[in-house]
Order: sequence, then C-alpha cells, then structure tokens
Amino acid sequence: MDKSYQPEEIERRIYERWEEQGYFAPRGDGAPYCIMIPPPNVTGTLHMGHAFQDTIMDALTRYHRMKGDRALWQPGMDHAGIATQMVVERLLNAEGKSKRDLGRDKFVERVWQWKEESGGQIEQQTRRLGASVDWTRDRFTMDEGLSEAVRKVFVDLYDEGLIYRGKRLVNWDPVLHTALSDLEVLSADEDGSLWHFRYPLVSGEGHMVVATTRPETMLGDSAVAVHPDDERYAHLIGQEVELPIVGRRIPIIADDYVDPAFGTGCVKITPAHDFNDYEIGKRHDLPIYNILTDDAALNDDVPESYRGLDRFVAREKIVEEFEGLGLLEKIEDYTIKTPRGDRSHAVVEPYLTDQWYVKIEPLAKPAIEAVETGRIRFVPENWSKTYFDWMYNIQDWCISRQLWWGHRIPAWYDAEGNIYVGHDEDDVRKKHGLAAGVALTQDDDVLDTWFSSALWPFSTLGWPEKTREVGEFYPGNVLVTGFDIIFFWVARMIMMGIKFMGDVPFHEVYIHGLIRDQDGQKMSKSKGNVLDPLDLIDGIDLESLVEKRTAGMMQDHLAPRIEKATRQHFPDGIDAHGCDALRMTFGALATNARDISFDLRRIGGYKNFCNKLWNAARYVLMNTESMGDGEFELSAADRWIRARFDATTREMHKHFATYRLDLAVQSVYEFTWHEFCDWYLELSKPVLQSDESTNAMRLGTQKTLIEVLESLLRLLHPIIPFVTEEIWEPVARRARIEGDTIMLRPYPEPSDNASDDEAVADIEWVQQFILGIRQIRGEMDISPGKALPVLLQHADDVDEQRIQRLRLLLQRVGRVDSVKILADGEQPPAAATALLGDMRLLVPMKGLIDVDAERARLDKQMDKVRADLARTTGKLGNENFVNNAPPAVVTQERERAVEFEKTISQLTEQLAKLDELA
RNA sequence: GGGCGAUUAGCUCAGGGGUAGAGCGCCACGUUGACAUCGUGGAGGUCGGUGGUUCGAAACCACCAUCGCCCA
Repeated sequence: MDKSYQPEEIERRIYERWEEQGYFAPRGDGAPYCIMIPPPNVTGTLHMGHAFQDTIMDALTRYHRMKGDRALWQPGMDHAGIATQMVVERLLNAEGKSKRDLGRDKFVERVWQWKEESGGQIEQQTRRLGASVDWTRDRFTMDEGLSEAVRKVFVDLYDEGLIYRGKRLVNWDPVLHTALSDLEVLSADEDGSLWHFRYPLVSGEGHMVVATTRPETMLGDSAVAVHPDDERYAHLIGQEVELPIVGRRIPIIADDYVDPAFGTGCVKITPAHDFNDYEIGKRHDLPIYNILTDDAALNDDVPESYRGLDRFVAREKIVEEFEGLGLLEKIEDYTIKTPRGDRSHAVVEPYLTDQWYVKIEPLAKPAIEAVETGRIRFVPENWSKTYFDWMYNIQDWCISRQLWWGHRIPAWYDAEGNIYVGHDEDDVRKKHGLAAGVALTQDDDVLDTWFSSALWPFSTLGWPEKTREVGEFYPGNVLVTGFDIIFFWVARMIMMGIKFMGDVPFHEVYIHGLIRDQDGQKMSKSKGNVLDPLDLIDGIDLESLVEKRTAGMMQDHLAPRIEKATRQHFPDGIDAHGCDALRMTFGALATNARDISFDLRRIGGYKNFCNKLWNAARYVLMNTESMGDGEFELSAADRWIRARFDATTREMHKHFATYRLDLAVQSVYEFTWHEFCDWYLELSKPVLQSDESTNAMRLGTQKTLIEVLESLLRLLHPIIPFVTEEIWEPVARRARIEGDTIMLRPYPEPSDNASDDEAVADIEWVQQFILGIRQIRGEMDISPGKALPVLLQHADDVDEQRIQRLRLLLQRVGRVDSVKILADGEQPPAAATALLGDMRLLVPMKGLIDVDAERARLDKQMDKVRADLARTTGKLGNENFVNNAPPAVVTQERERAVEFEKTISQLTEQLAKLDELA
C-alpha cells in the first residue's frame, strides 16, 4: 500500500468493476427497498445540489443493500421542457439561427442531439460520485414507455372529466410564447409608479379618478368599480363613465373586492389582463376586451395609433395622451410586485388563451389525507405544514405549454374544431367512429414537464404494463428531495400515484437543505459562485476555474466581477480531494437546516480522514502478517474497542433510520479517529511489540485489529464507498472473509452481548492515567520522548490490580518509565500532580519541573473546581432544589460536591508542598 | 399582510430542562516503526435581546431585534 491514500485511479477502477459485475441491481430475496432519483434536467451538468442529494441517496441505498434488502435506486433524467428548449434555442441563436428557421421537426431533432450530449455528461458525473444506481434500468421522461404512460394518464383523466380545455387567463410568457403555471412565475418588488387618471362621467357631472400601475391596460377596461359601502361613490353606482382615448362607455359597478382605502377607492376593471379583474368581470358579466398579441404588443382591437406598439411604449404614449387631455391627476412612486417567468425572466402577462387544465381538487383531497393519516411522513416533519398550506389552496393545474420540446398533447381537432382525445390518431378515429376521410390535426401544444415527472415513481417501473417491478418496487420507500420542489413535484407525484396506482408513491419524504456558497448565497451561473462537484474531486487550477466560470455567460458584463471573486476565493485553485472526501463532507452537512453553506475548508478535513483510515489499515495489515491460528486471549483494550464499536454500530443504525447523516458521519468519525486510531492502535502496540506478551495475547490483539477494522470498513462503506472497498479487499483476505466486494457484505449489526463494563472501566482508567501524565508533560514542556517516573499516592486495591494488569500500557503509551506505589505515610518528593479518582499521580520534579509553572497549573485547576463546587453547593443549599428535583439528580449533585471537595483538598495539599520548596 | 425558519467558539455547524460540543482555524511542543494529510497539550462561548414557566432554561413559552425563505 502507498504511504498515503491516492483516490484518483482507485475510484475509476473500482466503479467500473462494480458496474461491470452488476452489483447495483436489486438482488436477493430481502424486502424491496426503492428510491427513485429525482431526475436531473438535461440542461447541462450536475451541480453541487445534485451531488449532495446523490450522496444521501447512495448512502441510504448502500446501507439497505448491505442490510440485505432488495435495493433499487432508479436512475433517469428529465426532458425539462422549457428549460431545455431555452438552452438549445440559445445555442441556435449563437449560430445566428432561430427555431423557426429549423421548423418543429428539425428543432426537436436538435434537442434530442443535445439531450444525448448533456445526458452523457450527467451520467459520467453520476458515476464519478460513486452512485450505485441500477444503470440497466436507466429512464428518460420522453422514452417511449414513459410517453405511453403520459398518454394513458392524459386520456384517462380526460375521459373522467378531470382534464378539460378552457379559455382562461393564464400567465403568458411573451418571450417564450407559452403559458406558465403559477409555480413558474416569480414575483418580486420592482420600482414603478401609480398613475391617477380621470375618467369623465357620462352625465357630465365631473369625473372619477382611478389609480393604476398598468396604464396601457386601460384600453381594455370594461368598468370602474367601487366598494358597495363607500358613501363617496354610492350615488354613482349604475352610472357610466366614458373611457378616454377609446371612447367606450363603461359602467360603474360595486364590488367587495375594492379596497376603499386604497388610492381613490375607484378601480379600473380590465378583465382580459388582470386576474382579479377577470373574476370581477365574471361576477358582473362584463365584456372582455383582449388588447394584446402573443408578443405583448397591442393588437388591432385598440385605437389605430396604438396598434402594434409594445406594451411599455404604449404605456408612455397613454400617459402622454392623458396628460394632453388634462386627465392625468398625478403620478406617485410605487413599488409593484412584478411577475416574471422563471426561465425567460420576461414580465409575464395575464392573457386570455385556450389551455388544458387538470381539475385538481378531486386529486388533492386523497393526497392531503395521505399525509394527514401518516401514510406519508415528511422528514423533518415540519415540511408537512408547507405541503398542507399549499394543498388546501391549490388551483387547477394548467398543463399545456406552447413549446416544441415535450410530450405532445394527445388531442386532435377536426375542421369544425371538435376535440378528440386518444392515445394516437388511429385510436381517436376508432373511438369516435371517424372515417379515414375526416381530416384531423393534433394539438400543437406539449405538456408541462412536471406532468411526466408526476408519474415517475411508476412510469419508470414499466407502468402501464403490469411488470414485476411495479409490483415489487411501488410504492418506494423514501423520496429524497429539496423543499423547493415540494409543490412542483412531490405533491403531484402523490396525487398521481394515488389516482393511478391506488397507493402512495413513497412512505417518507426526506427533505434536505439547499446547498449555497460559503456566504450562504444561492449558487448560480450568473453569480459566478457555482462549484462543479468534479472539480472538488479531481481538483482544478485557478486559470481553468476562472475560464470555466466566465465562459458562456448570458451577461458578459458580469465576467470581470466573477473573475475577481474567483481569484480571491481560490487563489490556488482547488485541490483534489477525492470523491469519498466530498461525500463525507456532504454527509456531515446533511443536517436539518434548510440552507447549507458549503465551505471549501470543510472538505479538507474529510480528505485527511480518508488518509487516516488508509494508514490505520496499513498499520493493521503490517501487524497481522504473521497472524497464526490457535489459542487467543482478548485484552482489556481488545474488549474495550469491540464494545465501543458495538455502541457506534448502534448509533449508525439509529442515524440512518432517522436520516441524520450528519450525526452518522460524526459518530463514525469520532470512533475511527479518536477511539480506534488514537487509542486502540496505540494500545495494541505494547502487546504486539513487547517480549512480555504471550502468543495468545498477540493473537487476540491481531484478531481484534483485523476484525474491528473489517467491520469498521463496512460501517463506513455507505458514506465513503471507494476507500473502504479498496482497503477491504486485503483486509478481508487477512480476516479470511469470502466475498468479491464490500458492497454486498452485510452491514454490521450490534451484538446482543452485554456491554463489557469491566474492560471499558479498565481502559477509561488507563486513559485518565495517561491523560494526566500527558497534561503534566505538555504544560511543563517536557519532551514527549522523555520517559517519566511516576509515583502513586492513595492507590486502592482496584488501582493496584489495574496497575499490575495494565502496567505495560501505561509504560509504553504513557511513556512512563516506572510506576511505584507509595506506602501509607511515605513522604513523597516534590512533584507535579495529576488526580485520578482518589489516587494521586506524582511526577517527581527533580530537574524536570518548574515550580512556578506547576503552581500556575494547579491554581488553574483549583479555580475551575472551586467554581464547580460553588455551583453545586449553591444548588444543594436551595431547599426548593432538594425538595423538587428528581432524587437521582440530587444524589448526583451530592456526590459531585464530595468529589469537588476531595479534589480541592488534594490540590491544596499539593500547593502547600510547592510552597515548602520555594 | 399571512406562514415558515435561523441566531451557540474566529469560521462552518451539531446538541438540547440537570457541569456548553465537533470539525476547521489559532498558540506551544514534537519526525515516537500506520499516518506531518500526523501526534501531544492549550487558548477560545454570560448559547441574539427582554420577560415568563420551572427547584433549575442555552434548551420550553411570549414578545422584540436582525437575517433569510415561501405564499398573497
């Protein structure tokens, strides 16, 4: 073995072998365990969030696979309609072409080409992360099988009346020319104005003043509304105003929606271009005047001088004209919530179009119940609140998109505009008895990308065909995802799963936090703070990193700033850390927090951990070469480390069961480094190296070294699969364990044996002894190599026995040269002191120890103990405490007080001794 | 406006009614036959604020402050 762990070559080699050997496929006859990967979009490459999520899912899958479950981690990718179409359109634009130049078929072909590239990259990245997904079952949302599932669901829902076509106001993206669902629209405060317009009363008795943030929409006004209880305007209700510029007479109506305190209390009503106004229009049966085109320019239903103008140009012109007419009352600065498309970032327009909708309420009801009744559990539990809030207020889902990339809606129209829905044209003709001569054209629109994602838990398993997998792996066990897509995805999977499979798609939803940069900022290309997980694994030099972060920017002007920040944050580029170090970092970050700041400095520690493990293995292998058979004897240290391993195993099971990978990482890190390496390996050295030990003792320790290490590797494997696999092979051979791979060996189970209290107490005593000596050594600046004589005062029988049994450990590990028990009454020489229970460890000072330094050291200890004692006596002096606290707590406090007093008297005595010397 | 969350060591974060924790960073010493990607010792926090509940609060409750997210 190399002297240090070198991950690069090892990782690739091992992953290839795992995949070739088919280890990722479900196997055995254990209980099925299934996780569906949230399919990444084929829009590029995986980011830190994916890598984080993949690590969690892989750890869970490997854990369950090792526990003997028939584990399936289903991989796949999402076609991501709008997102992918935009990426490819941008590529085309860069070539000076548009999608219209290509036409629909060629364009879609081009997107498929892109999908192959991007998908290939994503798969390679997934492999580098060590993900044990079953590649043989890889799926894509636009595969034939999954498309069939989409069509069936659409047709079934339509036939049942749960999908309908309707003319409604939608969120219209005038750049992408498509409808968006509510979820795809992001609103943010932007600076704007509030314009106050005068609308003259037809009666000629003055005017009404309406306030609006959208002047241009006045061309489509159908009414002016006031609150029914608003006395200022009560007499005007039922009268009319004349709409300036347009010249249309529109009524003054009363509606509760109007807030009399806002502006003048008069509101212009534009049913075609505002969601609230649309509702009011419906209530009052107002005419709807659509004034916009698909591009959000004004259409031909407005006065001639406005036709064809962009909405924002028209706005200025309207304001000017009002001013010219003397009808502009005033303009106020005003902050408005501006809705923008989450992909195009264009200001979205409420726009009246024909769209397809899913009637959601009948689907939402059982989905709410599933969480209420606990058939689905959110982890952390809190997220169910978010889920409920949304589900109680859910709106019908607009599922049609005016895109080219996606599942074409399986609906056909005849010349009269009649709608026929079916799996394909033949099916439609058969179903409706349409002759071959009847011309049918298919709906041009495609489905919202989340429509197919909603079917993912069963479409990937082969549904609607009755495959074995559907029976076996549906429902899945847990969905691992971020809270940002609870509405987009989680809720819709639950609805569709219950509807079409008659059961929930999974029983637990583990919601993890979102990875942000070291400052808590969301990682995004335009901020230039994205990290490629592969760069953390393989490392990258500064110039390449700068190049990577600034290439292909949508906004070139940001590049210099990004370059500067990058050079500042990563002056030396990024070191290679290996996949396991990255995975362990992600594991440690998998807390319940919703935002996770990824600080590069954390990963270094886990790289060192891998190296530590590697070297521990080297030590174990070196020292077990000559391991024979025969009689063996376990020492206290052997028994102690086995007990500690057992306890750690218990913790690991608990942490996996509760999705606390952070605590799992902490437990196993602590055990590996601080118990196994720092103590046990050190304690094993005297046994292996001393002439005093017997063959049976040596063999006992050798067996313990190899057995605990082998088990430890299995304990760690779900989190750091590569290094554990690499080490496991020689270790397992040495331990005479069969098997080609650690990943199919059983996960350690805690033993049923009672914990080995005697051995634990022995070793804890040894630790206290050695720590006492080390403390003296450290603070007295005595070289670690210098062996010290130690005298013991007040040693009781137990101490004496332990000294006999454990002397070798004290001497070798504590670097103690001799241990001598002072007889009662024997006068000790001047010495530095450490306390171990009632016993006092004395290191004679002659030539070694500075009296003042020792006094300072003891004073410090004294201060601490006195403070402790004061707190304890304070408590005990409080009648309420003694009467009300649980007896065990009171007893504990009393014992503590006795301890502290004893310690104080010992320290006092020792300080007096020092004074005698001075 | 409604909802949710965060505030603990210099940094990143665990914890949780009974003596404040980890990793990283920092200081000192040290090449001890696994590991200098290391070892040993050490410094460092009145747990955001104010009230309340309690024998006891960093933890539970209320309010406030600051920051953040989601929904109108």
